Formats: sequence, C-alpha cells, structure tokens
Amino acid sequence: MPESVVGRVFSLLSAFRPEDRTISISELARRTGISKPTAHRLVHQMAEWNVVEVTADGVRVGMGLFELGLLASRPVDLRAAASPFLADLYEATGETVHLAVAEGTDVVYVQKLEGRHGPPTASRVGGRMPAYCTGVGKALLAHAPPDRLAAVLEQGLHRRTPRTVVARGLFERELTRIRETGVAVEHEESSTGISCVASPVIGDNGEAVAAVSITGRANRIDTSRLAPAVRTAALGISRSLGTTGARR
Amino acid sequence: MPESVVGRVFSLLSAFRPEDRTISISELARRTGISKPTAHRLVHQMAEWNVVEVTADGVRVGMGLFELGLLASRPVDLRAAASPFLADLYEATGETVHLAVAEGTDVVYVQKLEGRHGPPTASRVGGRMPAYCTGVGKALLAHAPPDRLAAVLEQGLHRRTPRTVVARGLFERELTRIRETGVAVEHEESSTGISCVASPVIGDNGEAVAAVSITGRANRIDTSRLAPAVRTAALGISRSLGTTGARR
DNA sequence: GCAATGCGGTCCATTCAGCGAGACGGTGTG
DNA sequence: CACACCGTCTCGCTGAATGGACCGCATTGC
Repeated sequence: MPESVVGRVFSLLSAFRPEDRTISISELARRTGISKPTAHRLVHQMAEWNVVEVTADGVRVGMGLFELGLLASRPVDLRAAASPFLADLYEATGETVHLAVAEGTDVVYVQKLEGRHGPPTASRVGGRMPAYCTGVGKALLAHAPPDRLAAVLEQGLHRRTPRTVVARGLFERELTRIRETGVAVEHEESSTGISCVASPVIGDNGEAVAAVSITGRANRIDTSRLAPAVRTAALGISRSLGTTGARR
Repeated sequence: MPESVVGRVFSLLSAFRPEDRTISISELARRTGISKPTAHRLVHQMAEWNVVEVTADGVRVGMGLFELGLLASRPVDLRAAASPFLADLYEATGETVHLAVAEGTDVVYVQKLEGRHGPPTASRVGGRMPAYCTGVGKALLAHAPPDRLAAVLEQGLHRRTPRTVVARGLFERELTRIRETGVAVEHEESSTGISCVASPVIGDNGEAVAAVSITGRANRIDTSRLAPAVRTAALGISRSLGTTGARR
C-alpha cells in the first residue's frame, strides 16, 4: 500500500479490471488496502477531473482518463502509421489483426481490428498478454534487447495450454528461426483453438518497436499462406515510421 | 493552480497536447503554474507507475496511462458493440467512419476508421470537438437532455468556417429536422472542405448515447445517398447495446 | 572566451493537506 | 429485528508535500 498520494491514486486506478462495469468504493478500498475514507476522498477528487465517474451503481473509470490515455504519443503515433497497413491486412484476410508493443515481459495491444468470422480472442486494446507464448510477443522478443529476453527467461516459460513451448532450448531455437524468416507463428500456445502469424516492425536500432499479426481459428487459417502478407505489412509500417526497417 | 496532489497530478497530465512528442519538466511547470521541483517530483512519481515516461528528450505520456485509459468501460463497451457495424460502414463506403459520445458541450471521439481516400480530418480518438458544428455533435444534441442543449446555447454558437450555423433559430430548426429524419448532416460547418452525415445511437431513455458518422470531401460525398447506411448502422449499434433503440 | 539563458535536479525548514479509527445513518436481506 | 454492508463525516495529529534558493551542465549569441 503506497504512502504517497500519487501512488495511491494510481493504485486505485489500477484496481479496476476490464470486466468491471462499476465497482464500489469499499471494493476499491479492499483491493488496494487503502482505508475507506481515503479511497472515498481520492475517488471524489478524481471525479472532479472526470478521471472516474461516480454513478448510482458505483465508480467507473471515466471518459477523462480515456482522453488522457490517448495522449500517449508512442501508441498513438504507431497506430496512425500502421493504420492503412492494418486495414489492408484486415480487408485482404478477413481475420483479426493485432498491433502490439513490448512492455516488460508482456505485450500490450495498441490496435485490434476484429475479424468477422474469427474466434473471440482474449486480447484487448490496452490489455496485456505474456510475450513468450503469443505470436506478437515472440516476434518482439526475437528482436529485443538482451535484457528483455533475459527477464522473460528468468520469469520462466509457464504452460498455458498443452501446446505452450516451455523448454528453454526449443524457445530460443524458435527465436532464431523468427530472426531468419521474419515471421513468428503461434499454434495454440496462449489459447487453445487460436493460431496466429506475426511479424516484427523493426526500428532504427535493429530492435522491434512493434509487431503485427493475423489471428484466426487454429483449424482454419493457413499460417504459411498468410506469412508473406503479415511480413509485408510489418515492413510497410516500419518504412512508414521513417525507420530503415528490417534489412532482411 | 490546484492545491491538492490529485489536482496537480491531473493538471500536469492535462498539460500534454496531442502534438507533443515529449515536453520538458520546465515546460510542464510553466503550463500548469506548479513549481519546478514539485513538477519534477510528481513526474518522477508518475514515472514509477509508467503513467509518464522520462526520456532523454523529455517527458511523454506513458503506456501505463494508455492502459488505464482503456479501462473506461463506457467507451470500450461502446466500441465493442459498434465494431462490426462500423467495419461494415467503412467497407461499404471507403470513407472515414467515426463513433463519438457527448461530454459536456463537446463530442469525444471513441473510434475512428480512417478512409483510404478521404481528407485528413481534425478528429482523433480521445480527442474533442465542439458538438454544435459537427455532424455527430448535432446528432447527439438532437436527442440530448435539455440541460446539455441549454449549456451549448449558453456557451454560444461561434463561427468556425463561413458555413457554420450561428443563428440560434436555424440551429434549433435543424435539431428538429434531425429528430424527424434520424440523420444529421454537416456541410463544412466545423472544417472547410469536409462534409459528413451522422446518426444518433439512441439509448433506453430515448436519449443519444453515441453517434456514428461518415466523413468525406465536401465536393465528393453524397450525404443523401449515405444517410440510410449511417442510419442503419446507428440502429444496429443501438440494438447491439441491448437498448430498445430509436423507435423512429 | 565570456555572459546569458535554460535545463534537470537537489536541499531542507516549514506547514498544512492528507490521514484514518471510529461513528453514523441508510439500505437490503433473512 | 439483527446483521451486514454501503457511503459519508469528524477532527486531532503528523509526516508527506512544498518551493525558494541554489548548483552544475549544456547551449547559444556576441
């Protein structure tokens, strides 16, 4: 439980979950360990900024925080540069298209175009998944600074589905293959029934600044057929970002 | 200049502008009136939560705030429900599609699908425009609670382009027409060279919870031809939200 | 080279914004 | 009625927060 007001404010905001519609001040207090009167006071102060909205049913994250979040130049610029390429990919395949960046040992999805006949995927704009078992994550890790990869390996490769790769040797061999081919494939490693093919968007320093992917039903999509399209989009985005992009 | 820490935190965050990539701590202090050491301290506290990122070039809004902003259930649920309808509209017309909600006397854009041959529009996801001179805004105002419309009229109708409607009588007559037709048209009222056609997404209480629009070049798009498609999308979104939707 | 300007960052005596245990009134449930 | 839970309030206490002053470094202009 943080001692500073800043820490408490963001502890409260971080206590909201994607599935919450509204939650009570008492529940916020419980989740954070902040005393109820303090939580009450901070919530009402935040409500003055529309950061949260206090409704009859409870508190929800407010439109003001949505607006502030969209001032984040890194994801916003990336979305803008990637937008036409993602739209092309979406139109060409009809599958779900993702754009993600690396954050710590996770990926954060910054854009998602929902396919019309795809499966429901666990991903969500602004949401996180572990990097090691997702297509975009592996594409990002293949071109990540060594400390990020080290952090992932130190955290461990934990089985999420029967198909998750948890053997370190296999995992590193796969990253090598991704570096050679420019494409990462995910076969039901994070979610059963879901496959995807991803490609890294390489920045100036040769590291991945983002990854783009197509996701679909494991028993329907042909990842090898989709790979060149995804790779092409990634290269286009890289060029659009004004970087030299991947040389190979 | 707020006295509370909460106020100062959000005053600092609100000082970022969409066109900023990074800004210096000194500039943040100048924009907010907060003393430099205090701004410095608060920025570094926020950086611990990834709400801002301190880079060699200055401070930028961080990925953590992007993630928190996307916990706002109101825009996120709306985007999810509207997603297939917006995609259809985008595919059918190839023009820029917007989804917006009312906030005070403004609209806030919660989704935007960028047309391939459309003009650059001033709108931005998470950004605001005045309601009175935008298609989505007028659609929202036509079905707004009386106090919202009163606030807009009290604030005044200010000319932004030669085509902006600033006569109160004309404006109110237009809202009446929108209520009858279910469609709002914007002819270069907010930006020269831009036209759009919008339709309100009506909620349970007969008020608009959102508006959807198609935007394009004023000299190219045929708003009367597009109106039924936009209206259809709005009705579909309303139904998808589980509301009774507009009866007429 | 020197002066001026601006940056991020630090210091520390002071102070008042922030705190929370406890209490209260209201609501819902069995 | 008893119980559980909610949001809200109180007020003496205190330590987290404050900012004027200052520093070293970098850049710019003369």
